[in-house]
Amino acid sequence: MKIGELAQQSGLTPSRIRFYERIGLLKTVARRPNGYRTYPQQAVMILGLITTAQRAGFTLDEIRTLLPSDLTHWDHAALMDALTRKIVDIEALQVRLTQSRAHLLRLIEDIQERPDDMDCAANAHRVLTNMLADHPEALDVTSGDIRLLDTKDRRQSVSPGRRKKTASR
Amino acid sequence: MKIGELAQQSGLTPSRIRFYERIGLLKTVARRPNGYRTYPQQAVMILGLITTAQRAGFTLDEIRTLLPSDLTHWDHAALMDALTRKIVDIEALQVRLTQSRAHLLRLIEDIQERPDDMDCAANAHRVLTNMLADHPEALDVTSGDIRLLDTKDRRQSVSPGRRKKTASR
DNA sequence: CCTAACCTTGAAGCTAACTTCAAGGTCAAG
DNA sequence: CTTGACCTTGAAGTTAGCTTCAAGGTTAGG
Repeated sequence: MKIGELAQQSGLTPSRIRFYERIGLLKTVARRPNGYRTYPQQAVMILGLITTAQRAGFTLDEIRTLLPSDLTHWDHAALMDALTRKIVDIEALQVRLTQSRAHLLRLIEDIQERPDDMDCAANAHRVLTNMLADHPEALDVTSGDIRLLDTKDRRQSVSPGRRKKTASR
Repeated sequence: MKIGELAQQSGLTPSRIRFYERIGLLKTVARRPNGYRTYPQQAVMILGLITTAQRAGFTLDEIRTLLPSDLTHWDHAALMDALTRKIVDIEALQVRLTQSRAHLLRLIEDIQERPDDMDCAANAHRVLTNMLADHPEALDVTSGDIRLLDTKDRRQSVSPGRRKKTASR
């Protein structure tokens, strides 16, 4: 399989696949006499695995250290450990999000609750003071960070026909 | 107030404050005859507001468009709109996180549920197949993205004494 | 008067995860 | 034998939000 075909089957761009190879996430594959890369069918699965892990919040660095060269020989302990820690990270982030959401809701309410006898300027001041008072200190969230994919899908648009020139612009 | 003092009071670094000015998030302030910036007391509040908004998931760009030059004159409608949309974004992210967490938990269980008569290689294959089958298609989360601060606190360490030289390395 | 801690600027560097570009080689069809 | 869709490489660009650096001016204390 040439890189273009792998790209189609995996939903990634060729440049991304080459990039993964460059950073050592994919091992270097065999080449045809003309220099073209040839991929085994398994490569589709590996790429699927990588994007799945990314969606779960793993960085490429983390994925690299976890991915074995042979898909049938995983470092069981390290993997479980990483999965567990990632869950903890996610939970920490969920807590933060819940707090942020609550904070924003409170803020909205606070803004709308303007006393009838108060003008906008004074209300602004009231709300601001409330809000800043609300934060006793930098909340000390000391845990690993989570990286999520942007919500705009990173995957190559699942070719609706044939790409002519990677689409204009 | 000089920039160093503002930095202390706000918990930000001077470079960060200058950066905010450069990108138009802070309006250019008055200068002393020697060229030093002088800040009004209010600047502390504005910076507090900015970091609070950041913690809530707003980008500096968003904050810039929302922040009025006069803190007592907000664009009420735009503000409420932005707050509401941000809450929606947070909720979308929470959904994703919940899915990711569930996915990871299922994966852990799946790995541990290896049938006694199956060797590791076969189990690996079973788990992989399950996992990749698990994703019917790229889940189409079409919403704005949320940027959260890294969990490692961006704030300047709340000066435990006197910084000599911004601390070594 | 010296020194250290401030302040100034513009430019460059950092991280992550890619993409884009430039410049060129390969290959199948017509 | 020409066209155009592929493939190759290395280098540079992108985004966000800063920091760091280099090179220099200012100021308060002793």
